[in-house]
Amino acid sequence: MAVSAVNPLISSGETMCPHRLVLEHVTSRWGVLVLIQLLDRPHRFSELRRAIGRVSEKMLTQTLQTLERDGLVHRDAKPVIPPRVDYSLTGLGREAAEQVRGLAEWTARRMSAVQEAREGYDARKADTGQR
Amino acid sequence: MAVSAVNPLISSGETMCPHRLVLEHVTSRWGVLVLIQLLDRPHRFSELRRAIGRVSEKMLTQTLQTLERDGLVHRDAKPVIPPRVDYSLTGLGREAAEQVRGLAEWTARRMSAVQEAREGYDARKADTGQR
DNA sequence: CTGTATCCATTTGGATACTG
DNA sequence: CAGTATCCAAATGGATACAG
Repeated sequence: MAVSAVNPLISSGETMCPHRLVLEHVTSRWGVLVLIQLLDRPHRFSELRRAIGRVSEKMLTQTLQTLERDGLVHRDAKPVIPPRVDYSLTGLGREAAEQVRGLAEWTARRMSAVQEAREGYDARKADTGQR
Repeated sequence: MAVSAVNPLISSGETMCPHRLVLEHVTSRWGVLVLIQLLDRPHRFSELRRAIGRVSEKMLTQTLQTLERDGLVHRDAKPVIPPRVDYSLTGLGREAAEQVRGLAEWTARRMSAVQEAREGYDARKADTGQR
């Protein structure tokens, strides 16, 4: 029986559907930021690192490899010394990145509403929390 | 100096901007699924648990509390025995959920392209990997 | 039924050193 | 410069038991 007929993303939970996996790559902590950053223009590895801020080499490498494997990011390694590698979005990646950007822009737009909600929540908690 | 003039989401990396935090809540593993599920209709705790599939009580509780605090989800606890708690989207939450749904639908649409890309990537790896 | 608390396994992430 | 490898600390996530 279908647990969720309206939503193919929600599986009955036997084995993780590949569908969810892609979504997790795209929405992953660093995946989101990489996609948005590349939407602007191609970046070199170190440019990405600087632009994103607090990401370790390890995590950035891992994220880029995952996105490359999924066909969202194109990796162009020039055979020069010192090495130069440029990362850019593929057509598929651009589509994904635009969706992600939509989400990020929404977040920016509604940030203040979220802040307010949080303060209300915390205040309410503090109230009912005390005797 | 601004590290990224075009993108407010990308900070220079001093201290995590609240902006990024909201985005992480919304794009979190279970946050995504909860928002999409609630877009359909309000759900009780156990309904959500069943619908989403493989989520522990702990993670679902944690996710719901975070989303409630951010003002995206409304929690309605009825004072009955046995307890009954309904979760639904707020106006703010519905906006977020629609963005997330966009992303999820894109994923579903383009899944086969991603699959192909992966196979190509793996095949290429296997090739260059061997001597 | 809807959680909370606890323990434990897995994952993530960072620092560092090193290679091509 | 662009990674890889390794080690270790911290966060995440699940299973279980229990409470209101």
